[in-house]
Amino acid sequence: MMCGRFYLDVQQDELMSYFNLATVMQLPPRYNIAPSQNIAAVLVSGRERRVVNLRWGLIPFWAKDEKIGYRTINARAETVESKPAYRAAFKQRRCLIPASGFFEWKAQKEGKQPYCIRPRHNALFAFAGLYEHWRNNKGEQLDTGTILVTDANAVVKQVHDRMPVILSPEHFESWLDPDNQNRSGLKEMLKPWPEDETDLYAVSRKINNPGNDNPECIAPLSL
DNA sequence: CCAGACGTTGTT
DNA sequence: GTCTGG
DNA sequence: CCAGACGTTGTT
DNA sequence: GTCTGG
Repeated sequence: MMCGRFYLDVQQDELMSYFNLATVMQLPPRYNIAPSQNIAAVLVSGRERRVVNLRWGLIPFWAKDEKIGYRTINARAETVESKPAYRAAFKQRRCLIPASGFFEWKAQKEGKQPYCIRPRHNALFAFAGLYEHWRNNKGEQLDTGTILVTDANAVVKQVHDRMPVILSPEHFESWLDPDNQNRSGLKEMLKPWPEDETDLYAVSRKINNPGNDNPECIAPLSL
């Protein structure tokens, strides 16, 4: 696991205030967002901060077919700058992906136990992401994205050794600014989220099936 | 030069 | 599109 | 990430 | 075992 499943259940006004947005649609609550599905992303387009939909799984602009997107749901923060699939997006097309929490699976003798990870005080996580525009052979455009991953903090390490890169609001503007070419400054932001701002609890295996999209997916499980 | 990859994690 | 391997 | 498919031809 | 679909 790394970051292959998350959820987003947020009110319009919370989303607007956390990301300093002028306007945004109320998003339907989603409890089991899986790769290849649409994810909401905050990005700067024409000097304006807005929310768009991206298909989760970044397809590089040069890709001949879209199947590469099944293997590009995450980008390693340590190498994202130089990987052919990501470096152009890292320079020009950075985004933030709002999440109420994310899921990781712990491998055990009895099988894999899913856990939900949530922010302790904030309403939301803001995952560091990249996006890309791709055209198929019919000329139709598809906007896709990926979530950066890094080492797990001490709390998440109980279940897995990697986790999404989560940015704090002080970094939003400089991460989103397409003109920001300060590569060392950008990489400096890609550190594990503080463990004392991280809560973790076991959830039902209902989360395993991407077809299950309801509050039972995030309900605490008593083990 | 051309051909082929371009991604992550976990498991063997 | 661009890099690596042959 | 997990779940589910993974093959061909011919007939309905 | 590995790929595709969600």
